[in-house]
Amino acid sequence: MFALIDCNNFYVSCERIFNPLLEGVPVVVLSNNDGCIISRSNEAKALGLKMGEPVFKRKDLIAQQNVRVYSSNYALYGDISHRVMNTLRDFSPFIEIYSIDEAFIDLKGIRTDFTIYGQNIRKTIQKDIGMPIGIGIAPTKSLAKIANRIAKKRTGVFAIETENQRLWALANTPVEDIWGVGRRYAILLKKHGVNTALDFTNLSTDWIRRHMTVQGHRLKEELRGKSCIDLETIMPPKKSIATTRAFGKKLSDIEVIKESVSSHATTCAAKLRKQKSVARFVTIFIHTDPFSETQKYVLRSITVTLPVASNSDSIITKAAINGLKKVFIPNLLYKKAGVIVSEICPENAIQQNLFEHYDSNKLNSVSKVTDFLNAKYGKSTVKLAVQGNSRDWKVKQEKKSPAYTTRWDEIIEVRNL
DNA sequence: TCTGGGGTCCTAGGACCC
DNA sequence: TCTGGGGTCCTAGGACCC
Repeated sequence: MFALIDCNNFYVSCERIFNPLLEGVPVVVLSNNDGCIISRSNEAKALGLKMGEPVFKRKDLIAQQNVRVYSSNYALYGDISHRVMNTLRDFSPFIEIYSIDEAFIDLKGIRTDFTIYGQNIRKTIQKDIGMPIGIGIAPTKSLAKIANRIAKKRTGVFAIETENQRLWALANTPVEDIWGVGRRYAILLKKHGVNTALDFTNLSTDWIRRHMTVQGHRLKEELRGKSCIDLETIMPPKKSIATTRAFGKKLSDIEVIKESVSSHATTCAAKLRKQKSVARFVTIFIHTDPFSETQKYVLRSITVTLPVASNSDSIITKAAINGLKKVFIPNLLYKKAGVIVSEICPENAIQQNLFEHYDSNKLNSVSKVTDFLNAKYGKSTVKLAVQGNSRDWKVKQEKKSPAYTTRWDEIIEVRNL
């Protein structure tokens, strides 16, 4: 049996842990640049605020209903996520961290009644961390997802153990709420008279294969109770790593854009070092505002191949800047830039280049020292000169809560009133 | 004025190999 | 009249997830 643990309204719930005044009132958390609504409390959902909605379109409602608005605070959310995952490990050694706010665990060997066990997990996470969660329990991961959705509407825990429970759960799940059915498939399926998960399991395998590939087939089997998707307890290394940001304001000066691109490049290099990998491809892109009505949308990108795979700040950054120079067109107003590294392999298995020689030891020592200093004294304590000091490209974050758990100078204050 | 960021998997078709 | 069989690699595009 699998259990899917999912935090309720995760980012909003993180904000509430350190600010109890946010309980019971509408709260939303915004995406980077304070652009879109990406997390909503139940009260905010009830007001009709939608996931992914641009916040400026709803500012009247937000003001009128006194909705509390926060910029995203990933240092806080990442730390709370770790706490939740570590607590879950006490309940099962077999855990797959599926996303920042979700985990699957395997319940093999659990002798207690599953629902009672689930309630136990819920109470513990609530009491120890202050995070509300929902738990779905079922014989396959896809069914656990479905059970989780039902759990949230009820007492927080729901288990699919009998055939009747399975059929009931499927009949009460709209097809668009199935894990693996997105917008396109939902439209297609409804056109064929498939409205519930139960309808989906009654489709012919042949039809599903043809229209939804092998993944659709797997999904059907999972929903019928045959487990096809295993628990992945060890996280495979990433095959591509991206760092991309919209600018705080539109930019046309290549010197400023260079600062952002080199910062993204060093961030990618640091992420590579963290997973002990190197990359051979460095892709850089810039684009103008896709929503602009006055300027045509322009997207430019290029992929630079390194002679030898690397995770060094200076090598990745150099490649990214060279790429930027090639794709940059003057006199356009750019809105966003990004760096993506790919063709990733383990750092101890680098294919050397026959014609060019690198002293990689020297570069590795530099990286080790910068990683150490930046870990100890804070991000960007040491950086490349080309990253500059301009603030123009930095994201807008006007309503960020303190990094309560990860910075000494932002730690919560307790006063005796 | 104002619209996020970071990933994965699968398939079809073309180019190429022996 | 008439033209094999078996395979790999790469890319673009489409779908999905949080």
